[in-house]
Amino acid sequence: MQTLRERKKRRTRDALLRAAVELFTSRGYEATTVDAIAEAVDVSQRTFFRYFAGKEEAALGLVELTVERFVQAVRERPAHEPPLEALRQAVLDGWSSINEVVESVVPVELYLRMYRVIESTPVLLAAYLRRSTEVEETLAAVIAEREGLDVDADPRPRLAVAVFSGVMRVTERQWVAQEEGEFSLAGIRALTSRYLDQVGPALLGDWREA
Amino acid sequence: MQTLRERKKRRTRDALLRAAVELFTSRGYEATTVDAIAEAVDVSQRTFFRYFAGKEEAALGLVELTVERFVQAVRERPAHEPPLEALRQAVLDGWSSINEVVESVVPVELYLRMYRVIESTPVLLAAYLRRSTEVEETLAAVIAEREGLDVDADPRPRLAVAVFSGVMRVTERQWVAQEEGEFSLAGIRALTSRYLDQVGPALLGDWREA
DNA sequence: AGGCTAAGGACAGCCACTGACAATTGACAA
DNA sequence: TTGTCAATTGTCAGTGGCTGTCCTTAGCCT
Repeated sequence: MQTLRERKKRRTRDALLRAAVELFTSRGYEATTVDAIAEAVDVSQRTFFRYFAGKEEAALGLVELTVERFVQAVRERPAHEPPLEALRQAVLDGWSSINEVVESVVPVELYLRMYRVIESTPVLLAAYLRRSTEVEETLAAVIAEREGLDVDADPRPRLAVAVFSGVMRVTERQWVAQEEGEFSLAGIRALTSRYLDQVGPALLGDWREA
Repeated sequence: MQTLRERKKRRTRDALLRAAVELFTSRGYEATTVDAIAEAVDVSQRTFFRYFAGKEEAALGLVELTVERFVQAVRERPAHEPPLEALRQAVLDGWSSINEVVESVVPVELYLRMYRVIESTPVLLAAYLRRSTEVEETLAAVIAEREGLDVDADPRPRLAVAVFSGVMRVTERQWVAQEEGEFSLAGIRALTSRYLDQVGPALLGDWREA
């Protein structure tokens, strides 16, 4: 077991993250001041900034949890799987196990609602997309290693990951735009599979005969 | 000919954009205050914000010029070209004709340097990526219309554009990372073609026999 | 128990951005 | 030409995100 100090720090951070997510999802991101978040946890504004580099980081904190998990899942995929297959399975598994990752901080429902806040808040969406490109870079390295290639010599790892990520973006975008019914974990998994299956057809020359 | 007022406005905007780009590329984005830009043009800070929604918008002003041109180029591609071919040609043509679009505001050299500033400044990169997704949405609509499809019924237009954009991102990223020699208009055109040609191979299952 | 160090609070200040109001200046008709 | 109207700009005050500094508090460890 950790020391008291460490436990306290973890609790403060979780409390800040939870308060931030609750305020963002209820009042909106822009309408929530950092002061309000700090006040909700009863710490000074300065303390908030000691735990999060900025308001954005608190808003993307939940996503970050799942991102790390996803990258790890890709690493652990069986070596015989082709790159795109490994990515596909890792994503699908990731969506299935979100519960375990997120639940300790906030209920999954809030996680989903936070996704919509991100997508509908320009500055958050921007930050999210930038973070995604960082993840792409990491994934490209992982894929390259799996295939025994040099990322900087062979463009295929980066290209494959970029294509995959592009499809994931389209998927998420369509997902959050859906009605309450389809906006669920089952919904995103179904969409993911459907869209990945459509990549091949989408790249063929003539769409009219597909 | 336009009225004196309109000409004055245009001149003020161009001057602000020019001053912004010059300061961003020489001192860096974060190190440049809006006050400094306004002062360089001898207008009040308030006036700057009347022309640009924020510092970001001024930084992306040059890119915006070329984006509009690119979308237009896609629209004007011959109808018989398959989607990806139309996009490819439009991009390549776009890089060729940048001179004409940009030169009226700043020398092309500054345009290229600004690209590097964007790529190396987190908040700018984020804003750029978000803008790119907006462009993707527009392109998807254009492509869908070319093919006589409904964007919301058929996922292929969005997927094709997303894949294409993903490849463009990787291309740009590699491009700005290059040495001064390859960091040129000829360089980006060559990279673009090369990477687009590698998409097919990158999506195949087994890379070892390609 | 007491010294050491990590964590938090208080305070001051910078900068991006906005609303409101007043002053200026071009447009346009009498 | 001149007077009126409207668009453009400047000034000022204020908000909110974020940072540096300094001091206090509180867990840690001998």
